[in-house]
Amino acid sequence: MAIKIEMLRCFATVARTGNLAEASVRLGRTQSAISMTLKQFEENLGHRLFQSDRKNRLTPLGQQILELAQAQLKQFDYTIKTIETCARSPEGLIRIVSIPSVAARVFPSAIEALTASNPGLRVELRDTDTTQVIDALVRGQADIGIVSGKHALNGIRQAPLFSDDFGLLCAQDHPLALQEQAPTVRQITSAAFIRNNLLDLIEAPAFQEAIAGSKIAVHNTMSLVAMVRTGTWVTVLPRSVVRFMSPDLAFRPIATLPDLREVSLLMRKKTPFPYFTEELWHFLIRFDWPESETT
Amino acid sequence: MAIKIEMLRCFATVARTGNLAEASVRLGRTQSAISMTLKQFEENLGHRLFQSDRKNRLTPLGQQILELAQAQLKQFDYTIKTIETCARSPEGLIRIVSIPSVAARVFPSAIEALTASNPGLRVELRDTDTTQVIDALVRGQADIGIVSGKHALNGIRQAPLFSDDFGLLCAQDHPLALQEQAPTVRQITSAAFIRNNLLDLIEAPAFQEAIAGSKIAVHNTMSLVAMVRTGTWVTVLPRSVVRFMSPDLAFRPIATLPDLREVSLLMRKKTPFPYFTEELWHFLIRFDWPESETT
DNA sequence: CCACAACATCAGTCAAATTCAAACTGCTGA
DNA sequence: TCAGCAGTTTGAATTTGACTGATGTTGTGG
Repeated sequence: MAIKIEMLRCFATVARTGNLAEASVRLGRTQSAISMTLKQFEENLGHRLFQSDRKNRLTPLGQQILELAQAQLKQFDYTIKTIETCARSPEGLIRIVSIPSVAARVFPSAIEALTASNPGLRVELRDTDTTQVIDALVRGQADIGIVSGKHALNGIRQAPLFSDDFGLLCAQDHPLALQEQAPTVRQITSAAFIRNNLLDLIEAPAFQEAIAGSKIAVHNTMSLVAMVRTGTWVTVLPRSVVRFMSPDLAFRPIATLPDLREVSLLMRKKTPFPYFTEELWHFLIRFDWPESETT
Repeated sequence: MAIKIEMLRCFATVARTGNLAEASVRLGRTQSAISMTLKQFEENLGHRLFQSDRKNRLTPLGQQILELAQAQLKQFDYTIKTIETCARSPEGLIRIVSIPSVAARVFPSAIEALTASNPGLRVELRDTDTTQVIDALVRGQADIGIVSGKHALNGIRQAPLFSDDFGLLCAQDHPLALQEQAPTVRQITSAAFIRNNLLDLIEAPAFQEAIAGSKIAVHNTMSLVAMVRTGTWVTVLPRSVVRFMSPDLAFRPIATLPDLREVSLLMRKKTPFPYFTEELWHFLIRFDWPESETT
């Protein structure tokens, strides 16, 4: 008999729980059913997947196959969910992924516009980091996405949206906010400087070197802003992130830091509802993005 | 009943063949079995997938679901194949994807070295273009890959291998091969110039503009070289591609063309056989890559 | 070495998938 | 308009194979 998805699910569950009894509960089968399915799977492959009858230790082969099986199951379950969502959304479905800063900036109005003209349309919005966004698009788990940087990908259309300059973020009464001239990289890094993961987008080696010494890194923008708000700490962020996160803080361009964060729009060429995706694409392209003011 | 992979397969086959009879032959079932499975699938979703009983016209929903189903089936079948290959390769398995020029250059010796020290190791090598290579890595269909350009991807390690300069490729007795000075972009494009898809890697706008007018494009390197060998045509290629493809032709650096083709090594952080992948990684990093001679 | 916990095996049961045959449907051409 | 046909659905019988509950086996800790 051919390998079936239920075998993979059975194997994966047993491998993760470490015993048949627990797995049988999770799968809603009896222990003997699990045992037999597993045996079938092993016979099919011609190798043992567990080191002993006690299912708490995988063979090397078992480990490799577990990885493959888990990835496949995740993918399969996701596809089924999507198919069902499609079926329950006769008017259309559009799946958006975006980096958080931009998601908060544009999607409230974008989704409003889209659903206003298409009342039955169903929208799913998720926000994560750039690499995850690209993953979702490549895997066909999303139709349209917004990322940092430029990316050429197979079967995916790309267009630039806007550029952001990086600047210092600090409290309004912080010395670096009050001084006349634009703060320098040196001044910033010698203050109580917090690193964050958006800084990876700055390529200038001098800057990367300067921030390498900083002791603190905060990768969640909310927490980051909260810390800066105390007045003690400072950080560097793209202008558009600052705009919507913290109007009450000071944002200052940095002397001699030419780097920009480029934000791009990506769209799968094959999507369930090309019409809506296209409409959203144009909405986003024409959106009134912030100009980067590198003065 | 839940949606099963066999339902997807059934639906996809019927949708593609356009009738039950043909689909039933392909799936090795009777017509009525197919009919019932399909009916079950439609009942499950609560919508019709075909416009009429004649299965030659999908509903819009049917089309969307066909896309999803086909992608899922492809992925599933691939995973099963990989699992089986894993099982049949108890000593290890390593899946390589690469752009063709580099594949031909390094993998004969790389694979030899690898299998010499690990006799039972099974190796699968595939060569396609950069975007496909990245796809395969992201989807977990390959462990290690070689691409043009630099790429930052989730769960994938990256390292630069070497840089290539682009140059003119022509017959040894072609006027451009015989003239004293390095040929210019203008000279090249006013000759019988053939475009090719590797030229997309050259960013210099002046160059892109110059080649836009060329009438002929050949995207297969073998055919490209064959045409140049006639003596009539010329083209531009990266040095390392020329090296192994056509030692009998003339390769000349081009005046004022600073662009380089960067070639990078990519490797999934999670692979079935980390040890071998690591070994190959180091072999490739230490390999005696050609120096780019931009004289 | 015993007792127990965990898994394997077995034969019967049951549900679902499949088949074969027959009835239906919608289209085409006279 | 209607017979004929190609293709699909339906229904009853059958096969398949997955599941269960009971029982046998194995390995492990005390």
